[in-house]
Amino acid sequence: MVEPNLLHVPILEWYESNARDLPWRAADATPWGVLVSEIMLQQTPVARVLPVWLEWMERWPTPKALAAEQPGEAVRHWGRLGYPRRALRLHACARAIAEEHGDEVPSDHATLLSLPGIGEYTAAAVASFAYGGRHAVLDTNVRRVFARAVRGEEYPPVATSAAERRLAETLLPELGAARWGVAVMELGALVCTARAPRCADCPVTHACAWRLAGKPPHEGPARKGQTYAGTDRQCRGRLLAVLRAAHGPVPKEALDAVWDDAVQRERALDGLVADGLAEALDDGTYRLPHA
DNA sequence: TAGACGTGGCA
DNA sequence: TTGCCAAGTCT
Repeated sequence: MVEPNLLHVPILEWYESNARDLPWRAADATPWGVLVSEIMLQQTPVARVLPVWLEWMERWPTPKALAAEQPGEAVRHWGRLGYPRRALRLHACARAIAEEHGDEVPSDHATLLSLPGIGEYTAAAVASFAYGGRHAVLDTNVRRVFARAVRGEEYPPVATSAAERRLAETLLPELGAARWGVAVMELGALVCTARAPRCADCPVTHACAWRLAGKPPHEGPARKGQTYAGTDRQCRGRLLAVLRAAHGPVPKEALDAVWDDAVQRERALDGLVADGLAEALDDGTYRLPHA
């Protein structure tokens, strides 16, 4: 086990002078702003989130403001961030917060976890970053930093393990846990990256088990890559882009035009409807969801 | 628990 | 050019 202070002090000092100036980290950022950023950042790079977050917060500065909209408007303004079900869940989240929590984002981890679209990571992140709570924030960056620095391996396991959770709990400081969490995340995002880590710029390179072991490459089967071209996911994306661009019901022909394979297209469209991302009207047209 | 779920930038 | 990867969640 690495001596905790061998990591804490250097990483916190590094964060002090290297943290990015992100709007959801600003002193005037609200818990709602933090929550919105966390949902948008799931599997999505900061650079792509920034403009959408800024526009979103201007348009819907409170949960109640978003809750007053149709869910389809959330999907429309989600733009091309990807995984549009997140927009739907964020909208449902806003309605739950507005109606059941007095328009205040909950600060309690378990309550956050019960909201749509909020899982273990996001609940910990919001409780920690928005309210200063003491929670282990285990995202892909943190898991990679710990895998390398402590376990001496290039990558963490595919699924988050109990051992990882124990380690994160062990390293969690009594005071300043929130800052520690965001600092480790930032280190993973900027220095201890998945490909081509910048070990020369790393504040804990002297203590890193992976570097000291000679940076052995990941063993075992290659991590499964995501194919995209020709998949239902791509087809769904094309169909939804048509619905987002239109400001009223869309005739079926407009959807047929963006994907050749009719069998796959119908399956994808049915899937969008089943997921609540699209609505089929009685006259055979389609639109973003109203509810 | 493995697989589905978007999108685009970078090496 | 192709494949990897990005602050995960849900079923």
